Amino acid sequence: MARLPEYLRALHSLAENGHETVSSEGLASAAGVNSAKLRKDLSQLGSYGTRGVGYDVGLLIEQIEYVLGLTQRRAVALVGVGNLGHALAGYDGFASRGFRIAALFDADSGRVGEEINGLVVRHVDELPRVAAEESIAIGVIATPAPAAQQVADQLVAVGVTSILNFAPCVLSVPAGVDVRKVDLAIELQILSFHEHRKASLTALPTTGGSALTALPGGLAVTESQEAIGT
Amino acid sequence: MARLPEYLRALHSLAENGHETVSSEGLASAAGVNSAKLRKDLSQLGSYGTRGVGYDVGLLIEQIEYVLGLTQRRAVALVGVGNLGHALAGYDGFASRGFRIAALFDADSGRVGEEINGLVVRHVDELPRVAAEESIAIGVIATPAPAAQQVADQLVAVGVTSILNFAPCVLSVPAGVDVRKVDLAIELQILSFHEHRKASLTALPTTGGSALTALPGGLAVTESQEAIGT
DNA sequence: AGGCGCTTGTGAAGACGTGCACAAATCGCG
DNA sequence: CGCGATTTGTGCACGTCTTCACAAGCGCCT
Repeated sequence: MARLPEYLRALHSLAENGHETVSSEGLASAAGVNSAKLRKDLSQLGSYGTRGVGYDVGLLIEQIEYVLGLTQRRAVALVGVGNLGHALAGYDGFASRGFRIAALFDADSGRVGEEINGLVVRHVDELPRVAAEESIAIGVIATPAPAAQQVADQLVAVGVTSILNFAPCVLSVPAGVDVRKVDLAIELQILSFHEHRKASLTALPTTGGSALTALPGGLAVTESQEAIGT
Repeated sequence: MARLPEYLRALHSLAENGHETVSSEGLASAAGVNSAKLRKDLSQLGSYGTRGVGYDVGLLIEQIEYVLGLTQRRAVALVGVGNLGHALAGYDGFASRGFRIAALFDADSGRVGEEINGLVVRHVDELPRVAAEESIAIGVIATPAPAAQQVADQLVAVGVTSILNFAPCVLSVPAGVDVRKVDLAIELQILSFHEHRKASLTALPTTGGSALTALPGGLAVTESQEAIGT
């Protein structure tokens, strides 16, 4: 379940604050979800809470980390050391949560050789050789969109079966390869949509049932051009 | 609907390639979704295509941009100019998709005054003054987790009602304020989970075993390629 | 030992999202 | 002018996710 990482983060935070046990209510609020949902999620993984007491924080952390496969520190290959890739390479949130950036790649020869956070940027053509040395589990694509598909193909070719894609495009990969996409601009656009919706609602207090009533009269009307033919 | 930005991106890509109309099938594959889903989404916003022909690319772009509130270029305030914030400040994907980074803030006096991409970093205490000048629509938090809640409070205090949070923590905000969260490490953990699941399945083809390794049906894998959040 | 308060785990109902399949509508062509 | 090819818009059914509400279980206090 996609919420487990969020629970894990909340649990680590609780553990740092000295909590040894936590109720579903407490953990749920720390993770920002409903308590019933949390209990159901935890029960799905054969969980270990004690009725009347709650969950053992340490034990639950172990459990979730095992299910997420974080007991082994996975090696990540990052392709594209531009603006975003540079930041990702230096992001300590990866190392602190069970991942190791094992190699950096870029197609621009001007960037090859640069050292970031103790790692030297290599040319993307060296990917097969490096992948043979390190056991790359996850590939991160932080290239411009036009290059992303080719990079994805190269990653798949060297055996990577999980890809995190920051390029604004859809990747086509063979079955069995997981792709997750993060598009920063899309997040902003979703917020913009909500802004627009809120603004429209305050302007037009009458709120209909349909979710997307953000279409103020004008456009909706101009659209329905005389459909009555025959 | 959270998929509209993805459709918009696909449409822009099609427009650049000279397409004037596009069928739901074509647009759906370009956006990586089911065609029926796409048609239902588009019908929701009252937008219309022509039966037998498809959708007019230009018109549809206008429609979606209007619904998303992108007809006005929204001003974004970015708080936290560390590793990630630095990259976000220089990310051209924002400007190219209707957003304008209007101001940069940081609490570290050592960073105040630094110039990034033509913008000077100001101290976060100046937020009220700057917000009075610029009309800030969206706040982006790229600070360490411990500082995030305070920054969120400050943003809300100056009237920001949409926040994009990159800090790994849950923010509590008053009703009416929208928060979207992006946690890069969580994305990796989800991929790690799939890796682990795939490894367990190939290693243990028998369906028996503990609930932890088996993770039967209950943990259905959500469709891989989709924007986070949703 | 027994009762009481607290918390987990779960059954059931409802909301929601998804995808199929088909009618309605439009265009092009003979 | 009519017909067939094509594509949208949508009713319907299905599966998933969410939430409520409550029984079962555990510890503590008397």
